[in-house]
Amino acid sequence: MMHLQKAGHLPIAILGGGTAMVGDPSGKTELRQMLTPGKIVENGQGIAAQLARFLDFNDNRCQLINNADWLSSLKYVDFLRDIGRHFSVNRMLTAESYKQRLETGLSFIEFNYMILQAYDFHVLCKEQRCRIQMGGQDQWGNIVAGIDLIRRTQGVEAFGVTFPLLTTSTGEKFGKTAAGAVWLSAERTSVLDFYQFWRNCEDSEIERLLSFFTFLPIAEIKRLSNLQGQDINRAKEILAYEVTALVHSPQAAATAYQTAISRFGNADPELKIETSSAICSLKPQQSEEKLPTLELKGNQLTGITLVDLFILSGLTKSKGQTRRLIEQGGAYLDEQRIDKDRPINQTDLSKQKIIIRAGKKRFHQILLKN
RNA sequence: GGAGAGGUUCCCGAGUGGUCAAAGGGAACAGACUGUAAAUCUGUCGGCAGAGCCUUCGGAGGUUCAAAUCCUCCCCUCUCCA
Repeated sequence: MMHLQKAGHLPIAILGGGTAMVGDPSGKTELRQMLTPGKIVENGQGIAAQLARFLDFNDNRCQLINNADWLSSLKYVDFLRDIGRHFSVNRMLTAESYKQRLETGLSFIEFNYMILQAYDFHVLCKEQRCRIQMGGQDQWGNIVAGIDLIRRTQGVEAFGVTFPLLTTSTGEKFGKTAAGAVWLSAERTSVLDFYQFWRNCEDSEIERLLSFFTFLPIAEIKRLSNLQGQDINRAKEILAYEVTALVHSPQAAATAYQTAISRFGNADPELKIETSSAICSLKPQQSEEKLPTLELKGNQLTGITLVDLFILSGLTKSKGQTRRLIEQGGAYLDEQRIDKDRPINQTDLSKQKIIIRAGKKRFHQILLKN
């Protein structure tokens, strides 16, 4: 959508306030959990806020519409007569999304989802002259249903664009990390973790990710993703920087970049690899580390152990887990491997800053206040 | 409404009275190797404590010295029939 908007089109973002009441069976193997109306509104507001980061809503350059506006007031019988008659059940059943569900079960409410989404497209085409619908790969059937409906009711040719859903090259769900899912909100995923998520992508993914999530020229993406050996790490830095800049801000991305390289080193300190990314204007200098931080008062630390400290920081979730981490040699205090749990002592307390580490990549710093 | 199958730890999926905190696989985590990659190998993978206890096998009861496993009722899913 950003690409199309940049090219001068007027995107319409649809919030599925109406369709969420029904639930899309596409790509699901089981009945989707029914959401309460309150939750749907809440989710909608969240999504709207996220969209504002990516699309320019000024001067009506983009519209945000909630399909509840027209769906919730539909009259069942009228709808069946006007719209329902254009759909062949026989054909709907051949849709991949339904075929799959025929194995495990498909409720009538979900079966209707396709019709509602088709109707959305029909409404938008009629009232807004919207001609292209975009969506993930699993939306193919729903989009095509809309195209057919429009042809039958309005005699207008409409189009659909789908793109592959994001999975890792092994076909797993994209966006899972050690700490769970990656979120756009800095509240849920710190900027540094967000940056690191992209920085740690697999070699084989780099081209796809750059293409999808950055606005770098395609030729440059091809060149960057063809870098061999260690050089490809530069491509990953660029990816991480660009996406972070887009989602958070260039400043936040720069900070994350510098924190990361002061921790792990820089892939291209001499800037030998050309790029149009703004990352090359950043000095790979050592900067103050902006690690996830916990501020504690001295008295909050007295009497607790290192294990407790790890849990307090959120690096680990239970004592058992922390002990295992220590046993396996993955726990560090100020870069010293911890080989045994022990109480916090005076030496620890005399420092202003303690950095604890779990594994190679997860850090947390504790600032001591008096 | 009738007949049958089933709901197991993050996921898939074994397990039909004790040796089950529950096989196996996946995911995840740690270590080694590396390029903050992949692949591979090793270890871990309910909680608290350290070889003992507590909480788990849809929900609620019951039988038993002892249940994920047996009984009763309920909830949910699937298949076939109406």
